[in-house]
Amino acid sequence: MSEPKPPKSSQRRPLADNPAVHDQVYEAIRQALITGRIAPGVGVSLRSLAAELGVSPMPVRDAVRRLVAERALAINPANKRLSVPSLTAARLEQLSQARLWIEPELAARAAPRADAALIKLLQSIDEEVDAALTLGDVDRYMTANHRFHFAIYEQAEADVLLSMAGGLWLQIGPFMRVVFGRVGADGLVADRHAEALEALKAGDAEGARRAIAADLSEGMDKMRAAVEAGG
Amino acid sequence: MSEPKPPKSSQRRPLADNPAVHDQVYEAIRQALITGRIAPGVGVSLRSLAAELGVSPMPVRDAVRRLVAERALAINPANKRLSVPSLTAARLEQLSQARLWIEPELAARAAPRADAALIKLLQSIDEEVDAALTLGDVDRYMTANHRFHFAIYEQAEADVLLSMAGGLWLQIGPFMRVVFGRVGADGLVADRHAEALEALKAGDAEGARRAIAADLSEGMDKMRAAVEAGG
DNA sequence: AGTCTTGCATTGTGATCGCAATTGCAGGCC
DNA sequence: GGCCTGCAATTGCGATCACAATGCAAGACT
Repeated sequence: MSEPKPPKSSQRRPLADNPAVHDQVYEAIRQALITGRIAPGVGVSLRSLAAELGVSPMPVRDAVRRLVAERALAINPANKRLSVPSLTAARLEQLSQARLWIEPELAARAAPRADAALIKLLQSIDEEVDAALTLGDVDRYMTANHRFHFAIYEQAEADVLLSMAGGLWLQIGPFMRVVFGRVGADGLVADRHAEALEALKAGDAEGARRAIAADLSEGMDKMRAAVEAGG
Repeated sequence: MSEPKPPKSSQRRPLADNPAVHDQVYEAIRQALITGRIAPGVGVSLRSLAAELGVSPMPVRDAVRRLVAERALAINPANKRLSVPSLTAARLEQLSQARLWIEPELAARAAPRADAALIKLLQSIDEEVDAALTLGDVDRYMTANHRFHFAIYEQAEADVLLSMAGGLWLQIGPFMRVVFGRVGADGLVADRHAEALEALKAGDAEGARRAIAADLSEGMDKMRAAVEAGG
């Protein structure tokens, strides 16, 4: 009845140190989405993703489910294969409108809480943004720009709104990549980060709101033009 | 070669017909959250939930992960036990503000698309709302109220915004239950459903926006009062 | 030669098992 | 009697297996 049952070679890493595997997978895919490294429409499979990342399909399933819940990935109900949602004008319009409400609001809430440490951090991130921009390094620009915005938003201490904003960036990432593909990096040099910094330094909530709104608005306009041009 | 098909005791339902088990579990928990049947703060375990629903822990894990991604459930990082997020004033304030932007917007978008079938459906749902209200049936009221709002929102054909609104209701459900616990069902009789119906019938986008905004605003005020009273 | 069918590989889903870690509860010590 | 300690039970995570269903490609038939 009881069999010796060879203990298997199931190699397991010590769970003691924090980051769970499915969280690492989540972060990996998340970063890929934010920087737009994953092309929309291509259907990948769970097992192939797992093999690519060197883990078992299980944590990938968990991570993918999170991303699907955040609408950063989509599942074809027929195939059940997963892909990045396609870039439609309707989607972009909704994402634009949502971002244009949430993110300026977060900036406004952050302004009164902005301290010297935040300003310093933002300045260094903005330098990174500019450096990536002059180098034409798309991934670096995307990552740095994301960090700039969310360094501000995190200061707002509004976790519900913050997570909504995070979900929106996950969905907008693929669109941003199209912009680079079409207009090139030069088309993006004009951001409103300096204005935002000034407003935050002065604790000017409405100024921060306007600066971020303008920054987003211009970026979304470019995306819209790129999407319309690309059909 | 006859196949009696006794291959295993693992009873598996034919996957052909659609609803996957983890989706059913998701819907079950979702409904429980929307109607506020799950009290905040209590920590349940995956296995206990699975046993309660009569399924294996696996689909429960999937469903819970979705709900955690939508911030409808929270995981205590120490215990790793999951619970409904506690009702803080800060959370309610953020949820209120987000709802007050998204849901009136969806109503405004739905107005030009409202046809006779929708009006008829809404009228019947609103009767259900009133019936539940006079009976004091909390679950029925919550469910019907939810259906009334989302029957409108779905007409907007804005899936991104719609899913955001859905996520917000999931988070607000527990708060709504507090209102009933404190002020009783009588405190909620005054909704703006009639006004919304009139505006939709006339295709009046701004009227629908105002009606839904007023409806939400009054409800959220009651919740705020209840939460502040309840500490 | 073109179209349909058949067969195999691959996929997502769910169940079960194993492991590390935490929790709960005794029982013992001061 | 109260506090601490040690052991058993429980929990989440990940791996592996099983199975139904789909995708794809080669073969068969007209």
